[in-house]
Parts: sequence; structure tokens; C-alpha cells
Amino acid sequence: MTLAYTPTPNGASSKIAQVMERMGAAMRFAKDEEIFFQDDDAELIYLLQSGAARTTRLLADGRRQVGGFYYAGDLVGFETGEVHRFSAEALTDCTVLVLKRRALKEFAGDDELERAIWEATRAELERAQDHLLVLGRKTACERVASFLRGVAERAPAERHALPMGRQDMADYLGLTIETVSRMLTQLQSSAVVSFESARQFRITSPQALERLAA
Amino acid sequence: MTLAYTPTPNGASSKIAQVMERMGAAMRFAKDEEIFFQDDDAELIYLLQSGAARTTRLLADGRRQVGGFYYAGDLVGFETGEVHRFSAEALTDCTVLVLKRRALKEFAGDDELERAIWEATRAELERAQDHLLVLGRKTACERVASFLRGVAERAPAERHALPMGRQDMADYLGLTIETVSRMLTQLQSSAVVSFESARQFRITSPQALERLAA
DNA sequence: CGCTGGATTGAGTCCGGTCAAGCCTTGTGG
DNA sequence: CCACAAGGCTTGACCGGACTCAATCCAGCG
Repeated sequence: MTLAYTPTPNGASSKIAQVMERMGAAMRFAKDEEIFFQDDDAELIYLLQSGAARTTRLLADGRRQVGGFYYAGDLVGFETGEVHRFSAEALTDCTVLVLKRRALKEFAGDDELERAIWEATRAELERAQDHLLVLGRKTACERVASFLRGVAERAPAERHALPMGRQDMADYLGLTIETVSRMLTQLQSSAVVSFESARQFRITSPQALERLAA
Repeated sequence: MTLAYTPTPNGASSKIAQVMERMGAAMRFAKDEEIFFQDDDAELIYLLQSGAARTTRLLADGRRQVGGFYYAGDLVGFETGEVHRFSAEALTDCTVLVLKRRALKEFAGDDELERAIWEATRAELERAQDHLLVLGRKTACERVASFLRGVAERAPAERHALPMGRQDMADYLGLTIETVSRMLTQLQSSAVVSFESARQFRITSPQALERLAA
């Protein structure tokens, strides 16, 4: 049972997924449970099978930066050096395949696998670079619009669910929850998106959203 | 299995440097000249031999994000996919070794080279992730302090030169030139650093700088 | 039902941006 | 060697967008 292609940012190539499925151990994490910690030795790699997760980084005084959100099919924590630079936490209950890095390395001679690892690292780098532009040069409204567009891009559905709360969005976008909330209501009142509940929306005007995401 | 430590952010492992030196073509770029353009096909990889460069990304309305600064020994533009996601420009006159990606791929069977490429990509990712925290969660003063610390970390010298202008710093830090300038004078009047000219400084109080960089 | 925690809304503040002078360095030509 | 111009940097006054603090609101759930 190979995973189908996933359009998600860090979708595991089928090759990595194959190895994980053959050799990985299944684990479950409850909502808000830590999957791994910042500064821990990075001995394991994780493949999300269901649910969603976030990576976070803390400053000494408690300020938090969310590095990214991960969904079923995504690899988490593999693109690191000896030590994790982020923590990872379950956003919802989720099931994960876990494999020792060491085990993956045993396939090191396998060109296809090597390439898949590099490509996945590169994809993660592109995510980070896109994120840089958002944090460095976009306004609050543009950030929130970019975020919603990003969520929507993951799947061509009519309605989109937000597995994360406002605080997670805020820490991802470099804003406060209040500002995120205000921008969301503003986008709604200008008929760009429409929220059916706090965690579920549909896009009313894709062009307007695209334009605002800049 | 870990590569030797290189003090530069994206320092080419000796292995990649070896291949570049054997097979690369030497080129020169004048100050402010473009090395490659955003959205161009990424056919070539570049090894800076002397001088410094920046990578930049533009928004439609002209807002600019500087992705990073590169110095002698750094690889530029190799960690990309088919197309460059940033432009690269010479910060000063510089000399560069250029090699076709294709040529590097001919060594694809070479494990050491594969590993070096991955490590270099990973190093670039770590840079980007550190940068995310700065842009997402730090104040203007902390950003400037982080930046100066970063410059200083590259070499354990008494005095440090800044090859980039205020606008480049500002676009790197997600600030305006005025704010950068103000923070620099503020850091100077609180005796954290001391500028001998606009482009040259020394650190008066390393502890204070470290604390401010947060 | 009421409780609880997340989300929204409002009022006021402040950090960093904007606009506008001025200053200082560098380089060029007389 | 000096005068001047040009560009980069600094400084000041003011403004505004995002933050802070605080009060609701609301949905989910016991």
C-alpha cells in the first residue's frame, strides 16, 4: 500500500514512504502532544499518516514561531542535522510512522532514495523561503490572505477546514491572535472568504484572495 | 560522518569545492551586477571565490526581500529546483567559479558528493529557519543586533566590515533604512557596538549584543 | 442548562513607517 | 588640492498599522 501522490508541501516521495511503510513503527499522538522536542537528538524521522502537526520554536521569553503545518503524507523532522531545531506537536490526534534515521541510511547506496531525501529537503527549503517573504515584507492582511490561499491550495475542495487555532496561525504569521481575527472578519466582510464556523471557510472570490495575497 | 565545520553559512564542503575548481569556469561580476535572475532556468551553480553577494526576491509592487548574504567560499544557487527562486547580485566586485549542474550530476554515484550536496542544502535550510524566527518574532532592535552578531560570527576579528548598504540590511531584516539606521545609532549610544565608519564596526560589549539578539 | 476556553470586538498605545531635511563621504573635475 | 556634486546615511516630526489590555461573545460539552 503505497501512499498516493500528495500535493502537500512536504509530501513524502513514494520512495521514502515505501521504506517507512516497510520498516517504520506505528505510533499515535494525542492532540497537543509533543512528537519531538527542540534540541533533542534527531534519531527518528516521522511520516504523518493521519491528522495534522505543527513545528514550533521558542524564544527564551516565550515568544513562539510556528515553522509550518504538516498533514497526512508529510514527512516531519527528517531534514535536520544531529539535533532538532524545532519542536513538533500534534495539532489533532494523529497516527505516525516512525523510523530510525540510521535505518534509512542503510539504503544510502540507493540513488533513488538519496535523491528523494534531497528533493524533500529542497521542498522544505522552498517552503521556508516563501515564508520569509511573507514575514519580511507583507502586511497583516496579506499574510492572512496568503495563509488562507495556502490552505486552500492543498486540496481543491469547496470548503476548507483549519486544523489549527488562531494562536497557531498568529505564531505562524508573526502576528497576534487579535490581528488575525480582525483580518479574518475584514476578509469576510469584503466578501473574499466566508466562515461557516471558526475552523471552516470557503473562498467567495478567488481572484480577490489571489490579489490580496500579493 | 559529519563534515568538517565551516565557519561560513553555506561554506562549500571541500568535496564540492574540489569539483568546482577542477571543472568550473572563472567569471567576474562587477558591483551590483546580476549573477542570475529569479525565474531563470537554474542551469549553473556558483562558487564565490572573492567578494560578496546577496540573493533577493521581489514582490510585484517593488517590495524586496533579501534572502541572504554570501561570501568567499560560499555556494550560491545550487540548492534550487529547475528554476531560480531568487535573484543573486554582486554586493562588491567578485570572482566566481561557475559549473553546469549537469556536470555535477555526472558524479552522482559519488556518495561523498551526494552527501555534501545534501548537507549544503540542509545548511541553507537552517539559515532560512533562523531567519524566520528573526522576521516573525523579533523587534527592530533585536533584528539589528542579531544581524550584527551574525556578521561578527563569520570571523573572530576585532573589526568587522559590512559589504552591504543600509537598504540591503533593511530588506534582509524586514525593516526600513531609517529604522536600521536608528537602531544602529541606538546600539552605539548604549555602548554595545562602535562604528568607525558606516561600513565598519567593532563590538564593545559582546554580552550586551548577545542579550539583545535574544 | 451553566461552564470553559477559544474567538471576536473595542479603546487606547506604541513601535516602526513615512516624508522631509540635513549631513557626511566619496569621487570627479577644475 | 580644493570645489562641488551625488549618493548614502542620519536625524527629526508626524502618522498609522499592529499590539496591548480588557470586555464580551459564542460553541462545544458536561
